[in-house]
Parts: sequence; C-alpha cells; structure tokens
Amino acid sequence: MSRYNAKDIEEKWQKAWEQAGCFAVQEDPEREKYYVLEMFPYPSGKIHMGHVRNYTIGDVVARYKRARGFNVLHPMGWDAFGLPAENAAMDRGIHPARWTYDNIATMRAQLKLMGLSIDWDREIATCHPGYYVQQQRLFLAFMKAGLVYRKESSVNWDPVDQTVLANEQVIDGRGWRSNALIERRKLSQWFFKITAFSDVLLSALDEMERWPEKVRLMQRNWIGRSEGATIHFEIEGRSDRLTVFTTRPDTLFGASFCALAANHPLSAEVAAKDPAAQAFIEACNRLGTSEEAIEKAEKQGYDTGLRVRHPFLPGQSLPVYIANFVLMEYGTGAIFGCPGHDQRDLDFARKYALPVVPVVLPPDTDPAGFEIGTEAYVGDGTAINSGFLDGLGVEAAKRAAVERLETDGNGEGTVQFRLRDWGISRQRYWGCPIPVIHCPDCGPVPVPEDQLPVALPEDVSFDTPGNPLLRHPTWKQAVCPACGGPAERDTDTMDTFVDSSWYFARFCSPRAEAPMDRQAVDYWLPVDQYIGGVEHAILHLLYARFFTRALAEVDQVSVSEPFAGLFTQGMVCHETYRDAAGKWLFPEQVEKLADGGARQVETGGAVSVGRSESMSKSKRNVVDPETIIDTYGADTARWFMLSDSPPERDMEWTDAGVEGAWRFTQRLWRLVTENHGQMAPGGTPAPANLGAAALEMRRTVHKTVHAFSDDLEKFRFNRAVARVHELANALAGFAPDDDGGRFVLREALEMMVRLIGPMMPHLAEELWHGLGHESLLADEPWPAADMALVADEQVTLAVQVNGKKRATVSLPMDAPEGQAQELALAEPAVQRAMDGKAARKVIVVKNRIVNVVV
RNA sequence: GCCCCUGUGGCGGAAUUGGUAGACGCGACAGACUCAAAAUCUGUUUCUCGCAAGGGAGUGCCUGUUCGAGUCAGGCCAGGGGCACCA
Repeated sequence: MSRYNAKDIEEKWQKAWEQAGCFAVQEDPEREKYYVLEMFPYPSGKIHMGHVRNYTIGDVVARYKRARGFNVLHPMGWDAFGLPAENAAMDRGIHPARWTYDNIATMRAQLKLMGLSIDWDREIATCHPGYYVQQQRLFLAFMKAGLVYRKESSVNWDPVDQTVLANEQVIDGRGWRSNALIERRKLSQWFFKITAFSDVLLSALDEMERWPEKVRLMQRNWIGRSEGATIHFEIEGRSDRLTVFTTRPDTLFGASFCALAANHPLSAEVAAKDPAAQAFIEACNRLGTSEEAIEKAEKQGYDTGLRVRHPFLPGQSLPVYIANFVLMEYGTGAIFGCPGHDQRDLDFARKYALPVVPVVLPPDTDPAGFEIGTEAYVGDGTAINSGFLDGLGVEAAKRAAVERLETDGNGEGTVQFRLRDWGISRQRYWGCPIPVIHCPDCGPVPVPEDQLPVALPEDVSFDTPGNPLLRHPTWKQAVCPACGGPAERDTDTMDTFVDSSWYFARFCSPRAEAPMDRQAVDYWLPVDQYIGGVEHAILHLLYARFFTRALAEVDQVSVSEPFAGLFTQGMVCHETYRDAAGKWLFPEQVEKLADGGARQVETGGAVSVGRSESMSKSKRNVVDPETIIDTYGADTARWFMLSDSPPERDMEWTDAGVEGAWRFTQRLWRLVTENHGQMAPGGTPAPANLGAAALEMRRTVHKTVHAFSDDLEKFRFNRAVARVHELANALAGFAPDDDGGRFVLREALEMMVRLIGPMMPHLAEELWHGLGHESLLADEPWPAADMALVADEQVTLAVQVNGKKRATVSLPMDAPEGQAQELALAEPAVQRAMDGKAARKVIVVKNRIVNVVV
C-alpha cells in the first residue's frame, strides 16, 4: 500500500504557490478587501505550539476568504524589540540585534514549513530602523498634537543592577537577578494621553459586535468609569484643603478617617518633619508597584496627626492617615473611609480602633438591632444616622449629598476613570529611541525631521549594570535644535507596546517613506479579522485602539477602530512530568505505560504525571513544532490543531491526538487515490436520475458543504473537522454501480478536497491535481452547496410523556401538528407510559418534539 | 484583594441556542486479514438492574422558573487566567 509522503509533497506545493505569487496582494478598488491578521510573534528563538495554533487558525480564515473571492491581505512580521534580547545579551554576551535577527531567520523558516498563505513581501521587524524611524515620526506628531506629555511616576528600582525592573522581575520584593531589595523610585517619563479618549474607548465597545463579549467586558472594567464626587476637606490649622474622590458620597456621615497614598504630596510634607512617617512611607515603597501586591498586603496606616473638618457635621473632625492601600494613580490619591460600608475601610478601622457608624440600613431591617460586625454592608438600603439624607435610598442620597457639597463649595459631582495615562519611557537599550533632546535652557526639544532616525548605537556592552544608552560615551551628546547649545538625548526607549500599536497599519504600506501611505491604509484598514491570545485582551488591544484614534487625530488614518473582528484563541497545554526528585521532565523523556502510569525512558525511574498546563519552557511540557512537522507534516499538525477543541478554548496536545490526525491524513489520501478508477471522468454532467443510494450520498455531500462553510464562518473548526470525518465515513461505505453513482463519487471527492483546502492545503493541492486538475486549488473558488439537496424530506420527532422521552416518530418535513400528535399518541410505548390516563395537554413543536402531559 | 473565564462518558469534545444528551475523534475491548507484527478493515463502548424485552439514574453541588433545563435565574464548590515595565 503506497503512502502519502508529506515532506516532499508539502515542499513541492509551497514552491508552487511561491512561484505563482498566489499570496502577494495589491490594493484593488474593484475587489472587496479582507484583512486577516494574527498577532505577530516575538522572535524568542523558535516557534512554539501556540504560534502553530494561532497561524493555523488565521491561515484557515485567509484561505477561505480568498476562495470566497475577497482580496485578502495576510501579512507577517516580528515584534522584535524587548527585554529577552537584553537578557540574552547579559547571559550569553550576544548583541541583542544579532540574537533577534538570528531568531527571526530561524522562525521565518519554521513558519514557512507550515505552508501559510502569507504575503512575505510585506514582512516587517519593529527593531529595523526602517520601522522605528516611522514610529519616531508618529511620536513627534503626537507631541505636536499635545497627546504626549512628561510627568513623574514610580518604578521598581533595583539598586544593585542599577536598573528599572518589570513587575514580573520583582519576586517577593527582590530583584530576580540581583536578589536585592527593590525600591520605588520616581522618574520623569513620557506619557501618552490615553485618558483623553476614556469616554470614546468605552462607548465604542458597545458597537464592536465582532469582538468577544468577555474582552469587551474586561476593557470596560479596565477603563473603569465611575460616577462619584470629589470632596474638599478643610484641614485644621491650615489654609489648604484635602481633596478626595469617592463613589459613595451618600456614606459621608459614616466617615471616620481620611487616608492618603504614601506618595501623596501631603504625605511627603508630613514625612519631611516626622521620621516615623518617613519610615512608614519607605515601608510602603517596598511593596512593589503592582496593584495585586498593594491590594493583597495587610492594611496598614500611619496617623499623621492632621485632622480635617467634616463637611456636613460642624465641629466634628476626622484623623488623616497615610495608608498602604491607597493608590496615588487613582482618583486624587486620597480617600475618606466609611468602615460600615466598605470592607477595606472596615478592616482598617478595626485595626486602628476607629468608630464604625452604620449609615445605610439594609431593606427590611430593624434599625435598633442593626450593627456592623466583621463584614461591611455594601448593598442597597436606606440612609440612617445621616442628618438631611435620612430616609433616602442610596442613589437619591448620593445625589442629595453631591448637591449639598456643591452648594456649600465643599465638592462636586465627578466622573472618574480607572484608566491611567500610558507611561511609555523604558530605561532600556533594545527599543525605539525617544526622539527628543533635552536642553538645559529650552527643555525637551523634538529631534528635527532631517536628523531622523535617532538610531540605536551598535557599540554597547551589557557587562555592567544600568542602561547602555545612558552610559554610552558619546551617543547621548547632542546639540539643541532650538538654541544650538550643548544638550543631551533622551536615553529612554519606548515601551514595546508602542511598536505593536500600529504595525497593522504599517503592513498596508510596509516600505512607504512616511509612516503610512494614505491610499493603502484607507483601502485595507480596519483589520477585518484579528486573531491572537486572550492574554492580550486588555493592554495590547486597548493601546492599539487608542493609537488608532490618535493616528486619526493627527490625520494619518480614516478609521477610528483598528480591529473590526477579534478572535481570541485558547492556549496549547500538555501534561507535566516530574521525576522522583521533583525535577521537570520533557515529554520525550517519558514513556507512558499501559496501566496509565509512566516511567523515564532512559533510567526507567518513576515519573509523577501532573495536570495539563499551558506549555512553558520552565515546566518542560513543550513539544517542538518542527519535530512534529518533520515527522507528520504540516497538514497533520494543522489538522490536529483544528480538531477536537473549539479554538477559543485551551486545548491539550497529546501524542495520540497527532497520530489520529496523521492516520486521517493518510486515510483521506487513500480514499481519493484508491477511488480514481470508480469515478466518472472529470466534467461529466449530472445524470437526470440518481438511484436511492447515490441520491442519499449526494445529499450528504451537499449538506456537508453547507454546514462546513457555516462552521468556518463561525470559527467552529472542530465541528467542521468532525463533518469531514463523517463524510469520509459515508464515502467509505459507498460503492457506485452505475453512471449516477460514479458521478456522485467524483463530485463527493472533489468537494471534500476543496473543503479541506484551507485546513490541509498541501494534501488538498496534491489530491486536486490527482483528480486531473491543472489549476492550483489555492486559486479555486469556494464550492457551493445545492440548497435543494440540503433540505431534509423526512424528520424524526422525539415523543415525550411528561417531559420524558418514550418514543420517536418519523414524518414528512413540516407535516401538520395534528398529524404529529396522532402518530405520537398511537405509539405503544407512549400508550404504556400514559397508563390509561387521558392527555391533559399535548405540546407539538414542529419538526422537533411532541410532549404529552397527563 | 479586585476583575474575568471554565466545569458534560476513561479522555478531547458535540448538542439545531429552552426541545431526542454523548455527534466526531482518542483510548479500550472483540473480530477479520497475517506464520507473526505493523498498517488496514468491521463491530462494541455513559453508568446501572435484567438472559432478554424493557426499566432506572445521569451534564460540578443545591434551590427555583418551565409542558420540557447541559442550556435560563439565585446561591454554593472546584479549577484556570489578568491586574498597567513580560510579550
């Protein structure tokens, strides 16, 4: 029995597509465009299974839309700046550029093995000066438009490595390399004014119907619009006021303290005269900058000795604390605490023995017996102990409180967003240099157009701590473009999220001299289908949305949203293995035993099998895509990726699963090639009459084409795969015995080959040619189902008695309800279940079900 | 701590979106072919009572809505993801 040789055949067709230039595209106003984009990869070294899944899904969409007649743009590039390149430089002494470009070469070759329908002419890498010079232009355009500004913000500072650390590099308050205690340090940095778009970024989500609801919800929560009030408390013995933000102005009568963020200006002022306050602030600063670390830490405070006057209760005042759970970045960096109706405030009040006054009475509660114990009451209710607010519901009380604050000049109703401006300065080498020169006299001055790009110097070293750009002997020396005096370059580079915030636009005109060619972006944008991991649901996608609006504001694009459709795929998981000593083992080191256990291949030692987790190098539960492609071919790998698990969900990679996919690849090949002799010749017209078996087969084929196409449209690839299995099963039992049968067999095989085209493009191309076609399947239109053959003639209805299935009846499609009822009641099993009683009610749902109620 | 998601046979999952639970695949078992193995083909496979015909239970747990709930509502339990300098 001959076998399908994936390796040779895949290479053959990849060359054929390349020679024919199938996937190179140009703007064509005559044709409807479709832009398919998968999130571009970070060139970390080799492709991993997550990439294989991502690009397989994207390629199915791209090839399908192409067959549907769209002018499809499907490009690929590299998110090539980032921290790992610098880590490699430090660990192995390789220059980040060398490391990155080597990785790109490796990964490009690997991706090409997958047979993706990509227009490689448009390839870009964000670390290439041709890309980042355009990004510098955009930065300067944003600066001119007032969308960029400078302010101080806190960072994790590693005092030993002399560097800023990402939150993930801070482990238990210590630097991951140096193990030194991390400090919070203030740096003057560049910010993008994303908050100028808070409202539109939020409201536009309502119209983004082709985005998953969960991503829209996450973004809504992230932007975090809340209505509330700012309240100005008079500080006793001072002329200035303390301004706080609250979402619960209705609970003001229950306030028992105010609290400041550790880095609030007033905290600093107190600390200047109070060493104990200073020590407390320093302790807070050791907490790290992540919200998680701050929220999970034990609530602690320091009494500043200051007191503020209660705006509604003359003569009463509240203590002011510095507290470790108040964030300077949100609201005004200060709060008032109402322990009765906020859990954090309650924990704090109990700790520092502050009063707890209930001011909201839950519905149907006796005020006499109502007390706050260990749990704050955050629900709706009626105001009590609240002076002029007494008796009002929460919403009404909020309005009344705000009204009084405004009348008295003690505050005002405000809308607050959780969203903060985007700090983009990074004290790192491997990123896009910020094109600004700092002049002692003129301040920050944009680098003039004729001096762009501000290129990264190549002669840098990573053997000493700190930012290589900062300590480079000459790079930062510059002349002020405004006054001509000596000045210094900004030695920071941009957050790599900036690079990925506009690459989709650059793909439209990747070699343009300007950031983008307006005609090209106007034709291609927005991206019709964006595909990537859900881990980017907030940051990357929100930044790209902001960036697009900013680009529109500086008149670079016409669209306001970058991604019309979004699909978030799940992760690829694998079982984890450990030896007796608890060390992680690679899957190839482990042999599964028949009894379900496992042992080590080399030593025969015990292996404990852990749960399936997202593939990661640290847990060694990885399978190398190149090995898989080498063994089984790209089509099998692609097919398995699409089988079984719905694409939005996590999937488990198993050896048995790939082998199953590989067997099916071989089976399809045999099914088509072994039936060549039984088929009608190509081009034979459909006979007027078909035998019963042939007609049934033909119906199955057209139903499959119809359902399969619908599944592709809806990203239900696993079901589409199942339908091809069903069709193959049906074909295996079909032996034509007349011209009609032979016609149906050819039609069935051709249809099946065309359906699998987007999923297993090489096999499909090979079989297509085997069927006698000269054209490339990649250029063929999508097959159409004959709707007359898709509709069923007979339907089977379930018959229930009191909701329990007792029988089924078969009758013509759309038969009248009376007929269904009559047939159902005549069923012996139904009669038995009715036990001689009369039917009280019979519910008939056409073509679905009959339910007899007795 | 806050926010989000998921839960169906031995396993991955399907279920026309409130209407026949378990499609399809994997695994397992039995059989055919073979000197034998591999490959391939055929059949069985939710659990349970029964020789059978046939019955009972069943979609993480509890309560509810409905003629009818895997699907809707409320409350729990378990697992996973994100939290602004990883990309």
